[in-house]
Amino acid sequence: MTKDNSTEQKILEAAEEVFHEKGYDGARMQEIAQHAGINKGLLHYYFQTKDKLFEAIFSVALNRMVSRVHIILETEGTLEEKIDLIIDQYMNIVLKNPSLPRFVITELNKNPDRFIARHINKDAKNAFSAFLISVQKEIDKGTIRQIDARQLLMNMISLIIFPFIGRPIMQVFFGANNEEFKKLLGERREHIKIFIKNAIKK
Amino acid sequence: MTKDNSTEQKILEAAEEVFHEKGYDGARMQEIAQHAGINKGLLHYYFQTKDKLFEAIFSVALNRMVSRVHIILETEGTLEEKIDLIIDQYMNIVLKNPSLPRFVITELNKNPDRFIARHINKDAKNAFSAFLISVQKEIDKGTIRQIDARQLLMNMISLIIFPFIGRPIMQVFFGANNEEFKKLLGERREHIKIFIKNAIKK
DNA sequence: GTCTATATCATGATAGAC
DNA sequence: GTCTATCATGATATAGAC
Repeated sequence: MTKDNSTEQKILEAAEEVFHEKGYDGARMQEIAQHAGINKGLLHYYFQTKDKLFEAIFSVALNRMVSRVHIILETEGTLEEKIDLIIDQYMNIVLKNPSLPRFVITELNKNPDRFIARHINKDAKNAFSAFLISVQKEIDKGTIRQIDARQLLMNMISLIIFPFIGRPIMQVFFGANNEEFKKLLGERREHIKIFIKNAIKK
Repeated sequence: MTKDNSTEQKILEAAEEVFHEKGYDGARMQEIAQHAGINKGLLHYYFQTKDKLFEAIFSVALNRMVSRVHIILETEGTLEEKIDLIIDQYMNIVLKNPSLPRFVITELNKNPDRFIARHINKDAKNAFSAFLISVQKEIDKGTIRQIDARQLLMNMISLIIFPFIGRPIMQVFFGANNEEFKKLLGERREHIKIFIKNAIKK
């Protein structure tokens, strides 16, 4: 590793932290520079504009949010195996990186067209097709009830991700508890698996 | 209505639109003034600071997100009735105001402590207690399986709200379709009711 | 109450020395 | 490559005329 590379790395780590925390509008180049232990001038030397730096961070984050799911959806296996895999692996990602979903979804909403187009590619379509076939197979076998595969996938993603985004609102609903919420999130992995399987079984 | 009131009203409507769309950091006083058909000076005459104007908008939004649910949770009735009521009424709110959940949750996440404390009151605790009792009653009767009431409530809220926040990411997963997504949202009300009831029944 | 003009400040970005 | 100093812009907020 050259020293260039090391500085660039520090910048990327600092930028990720600040952008994830504050979003594009709330992030300050000054703060990113501080976190990286350098000054603004150097920051602009590596990434000319805030926009370019943001793009670097955002594309990694978006990829982290979708690629794993795409791979799993296409994997050979029964529907039940796919469901368990998605829940396990996706939970791992968001537990390790709790601010990721909020960041990606907030920024995606601010500028949907800008990013969606480049990510709706053949991979996405193939992945979903594979999942749809798995679902239809089980319906035909009679092991699960008639259900729209898109709604099912949306339900799974909703149940996994929402608690990480909606945490403060859920705390309002429950009435306080901060420690308990963490415990709930930990128990949630198995809870969701059972919940979904019950919901679809015949 | 006096003329004062009318101008204040115009400001509030404009501010709601801009804040909901762009968030606190992205919103500009200039843009709010334009939308209201006035100038920045007058805007500051009514609401001295951006912060105060934001507070006025945000408190209404947060209230819209939680009060209805609190009321329903406390209403007399069976668990099934409560579930249907929450889904129906909450769906109505977000369908009428699709940007509401995104706005509230994004801002809440940026500054959790600032707002949560004042909303975790006796109402919240009573509401959730009432729901918890309803759930326990059904478990005791043997009509539903053993389940954590907090997880169940979180699941309901997740299934209702997430699609409105996570729409762009779901479009990536599905591979495009914009019109279809609206159709999915419309069909979702009944879908969720069935999904949840199947998930909890014994 | 409403407008125009202006003060003040913070931010993204650049220039230039080392 | 890295730093300091500075520019240019745009945003909140205020002052003052009408």
